[in-house]
Amino acid sequence: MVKSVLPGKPARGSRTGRPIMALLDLLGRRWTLRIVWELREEPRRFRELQDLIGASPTIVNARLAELREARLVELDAESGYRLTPLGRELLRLLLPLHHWSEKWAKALAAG
Amino acid sequence: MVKSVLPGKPARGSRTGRPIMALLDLLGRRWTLRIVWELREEPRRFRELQDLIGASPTIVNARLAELREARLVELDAESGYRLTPLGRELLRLLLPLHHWSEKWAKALAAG
DNA sequence: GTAGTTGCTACGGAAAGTGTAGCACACGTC
DNA sequence: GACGTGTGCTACACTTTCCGTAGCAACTAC
Repeated sequence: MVKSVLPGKPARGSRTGRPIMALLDLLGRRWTLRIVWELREEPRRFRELQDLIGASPTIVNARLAELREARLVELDAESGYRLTPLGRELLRLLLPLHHWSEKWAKALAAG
Repeated sequence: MVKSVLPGKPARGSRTGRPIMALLDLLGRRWTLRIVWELREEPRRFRELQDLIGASPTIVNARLAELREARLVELDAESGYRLTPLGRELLRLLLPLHHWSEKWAKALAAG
């Protein structure tokens, strides 16, 4: 049983169906951001993905189901799980986080 | 007892201390993204924040503690919880999600 | 047939989140 | 003094989510 996290349907704890809330809810679930991140370069097989992030198959499958329902990820029989065009658009917005996280780490290290 | 999510210390399920992993781990916790989002315009009081997102005080407090430890959020006695300069930088990277989420919603609605 | 890979599920125990109540402290007001 | 109000935060029992391990069914290769 997969709980829907699509815009139009109220997001967890928001009651409104505003897309941004649905998106924050979706991305705020454990491993979701990480899965999108690990698919940034090449398609990954189910087990490969599972090993990369180190989560249980149960939850990897649940997150993948949500991401597929949200049309951010799709399963290609030949290559494995990969980002859809929509998913790649989202990834493009998330990529700056990589560089910023380095800056953030330095700021924290500097005390 | 607050679990640390700082870069340098290994993120949940990552083993490496890479900043991006720490960041994805931090933001991937329930309500974290949402809290940052709700602080985008003005400082919020503890209860105000709690009502806005509709989560239990326990978890709001836990997330705020993590965000404060990560120096993204701070508590100002006069005005309430607000983003730090570092937090505002992060928010700037997240803001494009708002517009994109609308596009995403339309794409899904279009079938 | 049997060994490997695929995506995925079952299940018991551990961890995280929920909902309600309430504490301790400060402030203002009578 | 005793009250009410707002502050951040905690306690506790209940529920949901997640983890770790095992394993299934289908397909491919040999």
